[in-house]
Amino acid sequence: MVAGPLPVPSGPGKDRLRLWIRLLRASRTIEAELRERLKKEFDTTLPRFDVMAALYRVPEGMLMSDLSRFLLVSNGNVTGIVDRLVSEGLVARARRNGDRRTSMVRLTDEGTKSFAIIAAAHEGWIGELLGKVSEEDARRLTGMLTSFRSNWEGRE
Amino acid sequence: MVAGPLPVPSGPGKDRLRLWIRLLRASRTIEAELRERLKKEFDTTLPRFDVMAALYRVPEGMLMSDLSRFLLVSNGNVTGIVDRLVSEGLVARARRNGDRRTSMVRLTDEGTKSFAIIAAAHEGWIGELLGKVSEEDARRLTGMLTSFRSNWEGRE
DNA sequence: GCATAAAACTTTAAGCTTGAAATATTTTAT
DNA sequence: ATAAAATATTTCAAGCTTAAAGTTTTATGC
Repeated sequence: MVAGPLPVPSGPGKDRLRLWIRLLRASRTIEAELRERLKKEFDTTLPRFDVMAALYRVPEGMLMSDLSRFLLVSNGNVTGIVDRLVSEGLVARARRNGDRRTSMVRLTDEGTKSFAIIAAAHEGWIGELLGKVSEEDARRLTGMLTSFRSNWEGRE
Repeated sequence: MVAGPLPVPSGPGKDRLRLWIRLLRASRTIEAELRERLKKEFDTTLPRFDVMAALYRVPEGMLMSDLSRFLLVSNGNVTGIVDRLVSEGLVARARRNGDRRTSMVRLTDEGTKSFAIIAAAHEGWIGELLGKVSEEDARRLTGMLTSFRSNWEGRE
């Protein structure tokens, strides 16, 4: 997918391909840097961070299936990550009365405290890593990506 | 990392965080779609496609370490993917005379033929998935991402 | 009520991913 | 010439990831 520094040949349809390649390389570059820092500074991983970030927004918790949909990963995947977070005491599962198939997943107090610290560092890193992107470009880019998302969500 | 549809609180430094979240969600969304289609239509995977795309550009082949650097993944990772491609007859390793630590990796004829077909479909998919992005936005976005890359490569 | 479908979640197998340790080879410094 | 450092790659253990199959519970149709 990462088709690299070499230019994509020109022609019809090549503009969007070039955009996709750039987009993917940018996100992989930043992702790799974040992964490394999360490991070094906090001995954690990107997937764990993702799950905790999702739960942090919702103190009452989320269903596994909501978590999976929200994070754009498979449900089996979430099971494993949550298992590990539970065993580390950062996340708790609560069986519900209403529907015994589901369980509410939420951050523990320890998880909440722990995430707040990591999230602050994370925000700083992003500011640093994207520091060279001007405020105006950042807003413009965000706008374009937002409209991409709207279009995506509204497709057949 | 994917911090989701909910708005990031405003404040200093939040603009870039919001940009990062949008960027990551966009690329994960497209990546998931491509992965699914590669699997369904060609019974292959994104990492395999990435490796073959890298090699397709360079008929004489690449060193493992170049491949790893180019694809932004670890060298141990590339070993496994190339192993599988070799066992499928799509890729070949050639020990070199000059330096016996290294080996040149290249597409076989079968690999080249196979990749050309998949790449054509891939380009069509991207055109479809990014179809709602206007030509002008695509060029503008690409420009911003290109300048991001230049800045990144030239940092400290 | 009862069979059947649907939903929520877990398990499994195969493959991807990383960082660290191990191996083999070449280069550099003494 | 030899020891030490550097380079290229592989191996390994742990964790991430997916699709598919399995389990349990709830909803639906008759």
